[in-house]
Amino acid sequence: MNNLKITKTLQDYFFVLYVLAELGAREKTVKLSTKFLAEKLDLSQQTISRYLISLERIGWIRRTATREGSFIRITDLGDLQLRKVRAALNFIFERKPSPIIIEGTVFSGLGEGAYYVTREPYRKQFIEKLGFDPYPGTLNLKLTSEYDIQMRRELEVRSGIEIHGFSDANRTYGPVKCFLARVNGKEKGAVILALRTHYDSSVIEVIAPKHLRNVLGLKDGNRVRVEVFLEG
Amino acid sequence: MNNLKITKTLQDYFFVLYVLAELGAREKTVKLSTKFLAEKLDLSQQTISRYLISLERIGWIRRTATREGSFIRITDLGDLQLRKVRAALNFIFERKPSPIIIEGTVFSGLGEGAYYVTREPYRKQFIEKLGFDPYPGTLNLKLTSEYDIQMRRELEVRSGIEIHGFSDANRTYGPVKCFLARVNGKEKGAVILALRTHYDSSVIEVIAPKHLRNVLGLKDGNRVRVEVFLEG
DNA sequence: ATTACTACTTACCGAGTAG
DNA sequence: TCTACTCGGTAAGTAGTAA
Repeated sequence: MNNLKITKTLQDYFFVLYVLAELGAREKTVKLSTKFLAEKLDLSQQTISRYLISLERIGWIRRTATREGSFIRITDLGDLQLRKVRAALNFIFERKPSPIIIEGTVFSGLGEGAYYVTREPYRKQFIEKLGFDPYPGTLNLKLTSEYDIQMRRELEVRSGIEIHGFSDANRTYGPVKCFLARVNGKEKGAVILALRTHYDSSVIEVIAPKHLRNVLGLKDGNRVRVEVFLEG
Repeated sequence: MNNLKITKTLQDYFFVLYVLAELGAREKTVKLSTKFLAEKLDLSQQTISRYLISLERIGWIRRTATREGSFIRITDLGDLQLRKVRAALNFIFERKPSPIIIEGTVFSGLGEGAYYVTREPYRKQFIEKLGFDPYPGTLNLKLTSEYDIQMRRELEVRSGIEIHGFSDANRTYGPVKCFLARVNGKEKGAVILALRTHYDSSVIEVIAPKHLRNVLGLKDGNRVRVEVFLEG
């Protein structure tokens, strides 16, 4: 589970608890002085003293304060706090990234998408690298909000799935990159970005095995939601 | 490595960074409002605003603030902070517990240690569970400091390696528990505690495969340092 | 809606110190 | 030495508000 409730208490005492754990107070009673802890945490001896009193009051540590120093042991409850943070951090680092959501409005291009998509060297790579034979044509989406444009910029920076350029007798076709995507929560497809040339940054083009306009019943002006997968 | 340097900065901003990471800002630019973050962290919108400005200044996040909201991405440096805390926590939870150190002063008992240790049912269990055949005799240590007595109490609470009691024709021998230990940093041995009966809480008894007094050159009054292993 | 400034308040920290 | 109290200054958090 992901959901770590971040209370004020946790924010205040987490690192004190951490230092105690580092000193072995999870496993056994450790002896230390408030001055020592203060140096470790870059705080004053007095502040640590207050912290320890509070930590004991909320039941995260058990403690005996003597003239010789403080004997401290982290309780099960305190240990649980550390475990929670650890689990939450591990979860964040191990989960797979959530997709980028981009929304845009359907509009008709000049029909040149169909031409490019059907060039055989491109098509072969789409099949091989994306896992589908694209419908001859692209779905053009106009991005309007600041958010969507920012997300599209994000894609420009990413590596994605690279489709190499090539040349035929007449001209050169530039390299392109793709991101697998899901359209309107249902249809598999891919967002496709020209690499070198400077397309309009407020537009994205989507290819898919099916004819998206038909299968999703889309008309110009309809809003479409695209989930763009950054990996896989 | 264990050593996490806990700076003020880390203490101040760790949980903000955590929440951002939870929202996916490690992998992509995320959009959010200061108000939203404020609720997550139980702070005011204004405070979050200041935090984000600071986080950007120290280079832990990159950010674009617009009327629509804030676009935030954690930088490599920010990611490193999270990784450090994660690694430190994982280390603490995965390392094997460090031994308890108890120091005491050698004194002569009444010699009854030798009698108990050589009772065959005890001896068989020592060999089986501790991995050595104990020298017939115990090394008695008197604990003086508050610290050492506290540590001995700690042992009383622990489970340790249990040696079962038994009866012969004449009497009953109670159960005992042991902790593997190292004496004066060199000699293998075990601390031995009677389970039910109430021994003097300021004394520990050590058994070992060798005659510790001889091999360590100990006389009454010498100080001895015992590392007590809690597991294994 | 937002962000983030200024002004204000508060609660927190640490110096001094007792036990 | 230690811990932990009182207390005053101030840094940190928030309310109001502009953009």
